[in-house]
Amino acid sequence: MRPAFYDRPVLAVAADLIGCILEHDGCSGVIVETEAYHHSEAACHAYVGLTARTSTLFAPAGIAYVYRSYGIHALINAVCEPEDVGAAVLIRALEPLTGLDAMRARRGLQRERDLCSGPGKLTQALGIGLEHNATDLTTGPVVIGSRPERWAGVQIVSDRRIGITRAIELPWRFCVAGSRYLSRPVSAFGGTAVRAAAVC
DNA sequence: CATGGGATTGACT
DNA sequence: GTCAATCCCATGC
Repeated sequence: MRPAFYDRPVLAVAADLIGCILEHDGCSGVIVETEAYHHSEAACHAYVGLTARTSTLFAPAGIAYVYRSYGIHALINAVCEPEDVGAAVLIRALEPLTGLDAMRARRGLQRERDLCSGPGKLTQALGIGLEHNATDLTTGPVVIGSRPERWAGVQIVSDRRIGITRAIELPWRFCVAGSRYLSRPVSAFGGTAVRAAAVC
């Protein structure tokens, strides 16, 4: 994906990243769940403005924002919109595609459904860590590639975001309808169909 | 400088 | 269903 892909409204990018490929170190998977964050709403780290922690969120479009969550997990986002806007798409779940054996070794378990079905799980499975913060997703080592043909017309639904305490009303979570690889099922609130993702 | 709160996960009741 | 692990950093005194 080129930088211009990310230099658009974060909600559009979050929907369009569904079906695209996240790849690192020989492992890859199809993105089946994303969430959008924007500095205008309180759940976004950039809501507090520009600080040492949030500086990556104000980086150019296409840069990776990787941060530590709950002191344990690394979560990866794709920075979006112009540099004066703090916005990013959190990658929350993948359907494993290649490098399954390496994923199983890193995760310490066998079940394919459990390898990448959560934002902390997929970074562990792909070997993505805090050292990848501020790296370029268009050139690697962590890269996002365009959708395979068979994912072109995938059905997408929106839902409320997971695990946040503020701005919980916004339907800014995007999922592949019916996917078995989501971090959690789509809620009763969600299920609203979103237009089929645009061509990447 | 001390404190508290997470964009989570896995183990356990 | 509950709960601890563990660390970065924003905030407040």
